[in-house]
Amino acid sequence: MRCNYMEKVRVRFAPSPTGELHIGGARTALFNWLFARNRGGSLVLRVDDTDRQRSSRQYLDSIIESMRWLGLDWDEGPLVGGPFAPYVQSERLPIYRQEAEKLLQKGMAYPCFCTAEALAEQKEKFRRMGQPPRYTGNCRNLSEMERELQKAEGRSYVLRLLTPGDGETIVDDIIRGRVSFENRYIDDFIIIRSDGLPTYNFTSTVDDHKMEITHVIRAEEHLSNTPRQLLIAGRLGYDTPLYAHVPMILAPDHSKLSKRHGATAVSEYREMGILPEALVNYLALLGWSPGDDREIVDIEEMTRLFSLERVSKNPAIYDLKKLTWINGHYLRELHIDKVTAYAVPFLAKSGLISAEPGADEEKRLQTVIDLVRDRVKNLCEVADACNYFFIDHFPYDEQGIKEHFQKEGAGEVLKEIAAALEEVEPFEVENIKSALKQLSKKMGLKMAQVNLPLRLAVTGRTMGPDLFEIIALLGKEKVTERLYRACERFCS
RNA sequence: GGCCCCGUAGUCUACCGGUUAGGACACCAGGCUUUCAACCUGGAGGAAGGGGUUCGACUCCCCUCGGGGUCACCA
Repeated sequence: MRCNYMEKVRVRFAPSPTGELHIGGARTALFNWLFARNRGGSLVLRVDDTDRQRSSRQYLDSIIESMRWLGLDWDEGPLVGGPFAPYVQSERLPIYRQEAEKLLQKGMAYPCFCTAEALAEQKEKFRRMGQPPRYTGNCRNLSEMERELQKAEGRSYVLRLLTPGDGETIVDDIIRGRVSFENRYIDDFIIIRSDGLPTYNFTSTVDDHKMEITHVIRAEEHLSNTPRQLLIAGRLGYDTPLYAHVPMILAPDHSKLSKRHGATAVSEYREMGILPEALVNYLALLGWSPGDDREIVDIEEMTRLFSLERVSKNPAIYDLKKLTWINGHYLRELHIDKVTAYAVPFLAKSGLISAEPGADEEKRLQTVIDLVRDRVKNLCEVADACNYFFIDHFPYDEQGIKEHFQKEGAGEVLKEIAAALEEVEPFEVENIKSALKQLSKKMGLKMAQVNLPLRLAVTGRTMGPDLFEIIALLGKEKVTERLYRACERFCS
């Protein structure tokens, strides 16, 4: 193991473009990013696309898009290049071939001609006998002549690593401490498939070495694979990086997070109106703790405070409730310019505004969003909560209609309110408020008896932001118009 | 099944041999208010079980139980 406390830290995030960036991957990326930034090191983005069937360019694009949205940039990798290019594994095949050749030369790897069917059959046999499935090393001791013969016959083959079969391999994990694995449980696994493409354990080991990675920070599901990688590294004479296996994120039913548990992709959260600041904050707290009682930590603060020693060992269960709470917090605490910018696509999608609002519209938009932001949980709700500022034909709350419009004298009250408001000049919050107070007094009604029907007539809802602010913003004309309209429609 | 990791309230966590076991989400009650939120105050709820070690264990060791991961020509 090399001593790397003096050298510059280099970490990597190596997603496989076989799906979108999910919550777990995003957190792994975040931890890598935080560690690199905290230590003034570099983050490498590497694309693990050796599964040619399932990998696609679209997924890569969406992963990149999600990382950008979260604010996680990388120093080397796709789009930015770097000294160890290429960063896409399917473009590094000659490198793996060369390393595999070295192993072959040293007799540390060998060709195996067993067919997939034969191996499956063998595995099934072991399973029936209640034994752990393993490769028995059929092709391990083939002579050079037999190998040549098989190849001459045109039989396809894979390359397997010659594993020691005894002794133990130690993973010195930063988060988990010393973990030892007995080598007798590790059989001769495949490093190059029959189509010539290398497997994950092999590419990962070769690239981590070639790219001079100092710390491998990844999900715990890779812990059991680490001794295999260490074995490869040992046979190739590589120094090995330090490892940190972060705990898994589990679904509420304690199983591995998957689509059936609802939203798992970062892009889905974006569409649900979650703010990137909130998702980053929530994800960071899932498995890492700043060491004190704070729950709201922005990314700069996290960067300052982050350390792998403070990452917990136990798996975390994913809980939307807390994310929702954090999102609400950022929604009302972030600068209004920022929230407005985030909200625009949502309002546009709902058909309330154009996708590129002009300066005047933008100003009004800010005022409106500022009014509704502290009573909603996400950007979709922002769009919904302020519809009446932009359209006249909004729906009315059914229950509200029954309670406030369809009872004796309701129409009269609405007309009185309209008449009173018509007199208000200038049409500003304080004036509106006192005019309505006077009216309620005159009619012998409680404030609520005036406000509730008024709110319903003007917004279609029984709840919402400060009524007087809404009225002032809407303007006299619209307000009185809506009052009369409600009267005609519901109070006949 | 073998191997590996993990085990503080429903959930995320603090503590790293001596605390009335702290905070947050969620939950319940109250307050504030023109409504609903937000916000404030209060409340209920926790060391998986059993053995050790120790003057003293949530904390260290062992066993049991529980959860997860892995054992692919997926990553």
